[in-house]
Amino acid sequence: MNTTAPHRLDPSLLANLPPFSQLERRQIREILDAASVRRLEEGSVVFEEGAPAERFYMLLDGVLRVVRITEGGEQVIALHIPTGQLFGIARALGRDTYPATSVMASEGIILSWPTSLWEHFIASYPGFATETYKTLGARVGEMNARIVELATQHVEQRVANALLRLMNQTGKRTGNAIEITFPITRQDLSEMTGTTLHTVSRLMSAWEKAGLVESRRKHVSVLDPHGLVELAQGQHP
Amino acid sequence: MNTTAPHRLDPSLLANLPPFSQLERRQIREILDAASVRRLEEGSVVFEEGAPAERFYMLLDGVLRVVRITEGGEQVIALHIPTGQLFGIARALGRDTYPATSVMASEGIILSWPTSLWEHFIASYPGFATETYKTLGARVGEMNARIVELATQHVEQRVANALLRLMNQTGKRTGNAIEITFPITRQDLSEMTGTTLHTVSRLMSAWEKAGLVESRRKHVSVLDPHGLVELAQGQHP
DNA sequence: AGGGAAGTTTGTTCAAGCGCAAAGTCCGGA
DNA sequence: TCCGGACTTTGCGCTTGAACAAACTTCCCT
Repeated sequence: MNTTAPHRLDPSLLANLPPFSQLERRQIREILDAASVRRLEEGSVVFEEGAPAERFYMLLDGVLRVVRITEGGEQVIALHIPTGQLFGIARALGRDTYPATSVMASEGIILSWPTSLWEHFIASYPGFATETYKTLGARVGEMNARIVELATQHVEQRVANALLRLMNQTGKRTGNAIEITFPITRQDLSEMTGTTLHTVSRLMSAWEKAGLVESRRKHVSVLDPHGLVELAQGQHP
Repeated sequence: MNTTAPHRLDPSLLANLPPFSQLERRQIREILDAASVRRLEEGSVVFEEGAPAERFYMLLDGVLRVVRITEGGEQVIALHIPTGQLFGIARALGRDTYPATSVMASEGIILSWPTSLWEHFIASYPGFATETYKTLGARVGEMNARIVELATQHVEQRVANALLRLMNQTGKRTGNAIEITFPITRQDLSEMTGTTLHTVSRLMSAWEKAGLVESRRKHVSVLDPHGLVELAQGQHP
């Protein structure tokens, strides 16, 4: 299952990513040589909540979805991780088990290393620790924002915010629209916002009619980000 | 404003707290000598969201409330921090500004150090970093749980969960009840659960009638934790 | 090209819980 | 001891959005 490095990976893959950007070529070489590479399909599970944290990962291509399941069997999408970030770094928070399940939201490529190397990375590569904790900080900030959202905002605002967040993380200009670059269903959006796919569908239809977004099956583009921001702020109830 | 150490603090104050528990007496002495002490009233603001993170803190006594304010001016209680934890450690996540406001939920005592000492603490005191990141990990776990809660549960379940969480963090046996050891209003509970004080009041009245809880003004005791757990799981809708 | 699965739309019904309003109760301070 | 403010309770109407139901569309596989 672990398709290890075909031969040798191009160092430039890592050289621009924050946790590695301050390292010398030689060090990046070491890091790559220790890594396993896997190409994964949309929907592949990378690891499950509660499993022993045996490896940590870097998302080289694609988008990852961090998911939790309630006792009632409902899914909640806690977070999306964009290309170029570390994930599964339970070790950084002193855990020995993964706190959530990770699933590929699109096809993509991941690198991974055994957790036993974590301490080594932290100790040997200057800037690695700092950058890692910065990422973590950003993630905590995002979680906080979501708590506030869920606690105070209406469904319409929450869905608008979810779209904006995805747009900022993975959006790409396409003509005059900004396209969310990985497959996303109404169901997904509902699991990000704590509502039902029905409600999301209704909202999206209305927004499409109003010229704010454009959507095909499993695909969403934002036409009018500013309009969405206004909705997110409850401007036009 | 910074009531510095009256004379010298008793080292045993810190010796049992996780981040310091593995240190030698001499090291704890150093740490205490570098600290400022303040005794704070209920309601005192320790620091505000967005302010430069000039110091980091240890809550020696009392309970702290981490609060965020929405653009609309509504408060959301993101977290309660129990006695004996570090807080305001923006530095640990590579931030140079506090991500939320901290307010004393009861009167209490805090120690603090200038942020410039953070790197020194991490580097000089073995176990300090690990323990800190463990705490952070637990906090992330709690935030995650709240996101799932807010996204999937009904108001009744959320309020029950909030009470249970407070009970576990700060509860003390009093007769056959478990009392939440700091002042808490219906308003507070509503700000923890994303609802209104009215709804919380109704729920509490019902629970009191059912013998699950007992409450005086600004005080809550849990009589039947197991019953609350059932409510939290939606057993009795 | 046909069939089926996955995803989406839309309608209808209905209850949870919010907004608003008002009164009651407890507490500390003058 | 009385007053005023802070906290709590309760009632009522109404909106939001969930639940249920069913049809439709798109995509993929054979």
